[in-house]
Amino acid sequence: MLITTHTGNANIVNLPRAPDNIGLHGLFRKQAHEHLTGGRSLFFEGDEAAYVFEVLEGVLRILRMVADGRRVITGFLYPGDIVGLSLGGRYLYSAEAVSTVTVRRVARRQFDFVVANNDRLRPQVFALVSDEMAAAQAQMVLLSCKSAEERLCSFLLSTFRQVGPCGQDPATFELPMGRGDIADYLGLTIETVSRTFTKLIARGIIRIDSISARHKITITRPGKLAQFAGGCEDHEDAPRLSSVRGGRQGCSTHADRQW
Amino acid sequence: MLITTHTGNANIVNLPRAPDNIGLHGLFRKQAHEHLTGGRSLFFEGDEAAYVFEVLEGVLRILRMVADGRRVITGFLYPGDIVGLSLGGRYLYSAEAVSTVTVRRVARRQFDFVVANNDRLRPQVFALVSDEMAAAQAQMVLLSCKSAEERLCSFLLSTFRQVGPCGQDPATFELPMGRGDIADYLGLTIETVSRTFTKLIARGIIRIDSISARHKITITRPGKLAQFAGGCEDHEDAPRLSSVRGGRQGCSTHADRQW
DNA sequence: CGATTCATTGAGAGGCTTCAATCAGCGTGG
DNA sequence: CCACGCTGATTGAAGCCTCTCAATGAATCG
Repeated sequence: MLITTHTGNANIVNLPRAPDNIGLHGLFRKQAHEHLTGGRSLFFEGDEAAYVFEVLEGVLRILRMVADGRRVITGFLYPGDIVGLSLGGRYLYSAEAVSTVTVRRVARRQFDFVVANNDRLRPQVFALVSDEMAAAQAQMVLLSCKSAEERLCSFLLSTFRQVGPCGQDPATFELPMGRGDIADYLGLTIETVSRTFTKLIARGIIRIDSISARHKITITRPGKLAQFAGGCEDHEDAPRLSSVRGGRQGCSTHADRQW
Repeated sequence: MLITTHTGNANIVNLPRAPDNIGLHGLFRKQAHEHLTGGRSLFFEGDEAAYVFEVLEGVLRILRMVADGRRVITGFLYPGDIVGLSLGGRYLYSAEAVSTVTVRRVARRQFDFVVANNDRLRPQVFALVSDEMAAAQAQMVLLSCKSAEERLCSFLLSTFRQVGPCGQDPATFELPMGRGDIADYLGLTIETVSRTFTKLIARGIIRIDSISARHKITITRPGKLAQFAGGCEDHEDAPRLSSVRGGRQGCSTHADRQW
């Protein structure tokens, strides 16, 4: 499943999560680069979780298959992300390259050993797991109660925040994944995703310049986009109050949890 | 938000997850019992996450509010569960008592300190977080692609596994939560949940004896129930196979292409 | 230039939601 | 004691959103 490997020559990687991740990333510094072409798998759901990976370039999708043959994409991984953390002995999901991907790997044994004995690294791992959990919760909220339009707006916003602008226009960015990936991530069909794109364009909220470059999105009305997405987003300000249960009010963030 | 507290007098607690949790639960052993009547909140989304709680009796729901006033229940907590683990500085969700609940609390600072310095406890915490993550993913799969009937069957099965039989009939158990809680957990409306219950009863899959005891469910056709639920469940037996991609069972889509 | 892939668009159907009414159980108070 | 109101659950009718099936368009590749 790996393509080529060549040593070192590492360059700068994004650190989208937390700037204090450097310590963790240092664990991968001396590892060989591995390349994966689009569509190939890095590992499979159910495989023994023998490695932890750091994404250097490209985008990965995290997915699970369901009995009827459909797939559910539970997340995307971008440069700077680390995958394989919150796991038992086996991977809970498969990881596939959306586009060409460069990763580095560290044996989980080694990773766990180093982290267990390093008081500086442990909180970092913990923070990453917390982020992962928060993302999972946000996704549950999205899937639980939002319309196709709200889901797509929410997705566009968070992807934009993740990848940043591309080109000279600060409101233009590139969607790395195809419509099918978006559909499986948002719990919709390809057709509904496509129709919703069309609707957003018709309303002047986003723009797609070239037919052939369907992945380049320009946000023309950020306010509207955020407004539509907001229905499901978590706001940092918690509107808590009341221990009476009837009255819920205005939004906020997520929850999750489990046994 | 707390009702009464009185010391000790502890009795047996379930240890649903792993029998080796005793170590972790030991942390709570000397803490006072606290009682919460149904509907009251243990803590709120956005609150500073100052405590870790152990559930001794009763059931808690974990939820988040969304902008339009709806709520999303992301999980339920049962006796033996520990809540407040995979968090940053603030709770990601609120926790409310479904029925009367008894808990014990430990300051997060203390909890973190003890765990950080105990090589036996740390893996236990890690395992709990992994379980939590696995549950979150299972929920995402359920919400992504399953029908109302499949969601409810899946829910009934997992709740039955959690609470066990009640009374003399080994196929009868008690649903601690109301229809509204179930609806918000499954991403459905109360009406749809109710209609789906009716449908399952009509098909002879479950039975509800008394109108007034709507919470006592008897599974009359476990095979059918599991079959309907199965569409979305993850199978414990990892269906992994091959790192050759082409054929994964069942599924359509996505071929992973090249190597 | 065909074949393939990915995306868009249309028409029809179905499932879930919404709105609304009814019912059963339970607590309160006249 | 029973009427009244409240809560939780069930049921019905209508509508909408999304899915399914199907056809078309655009771009890439051999």
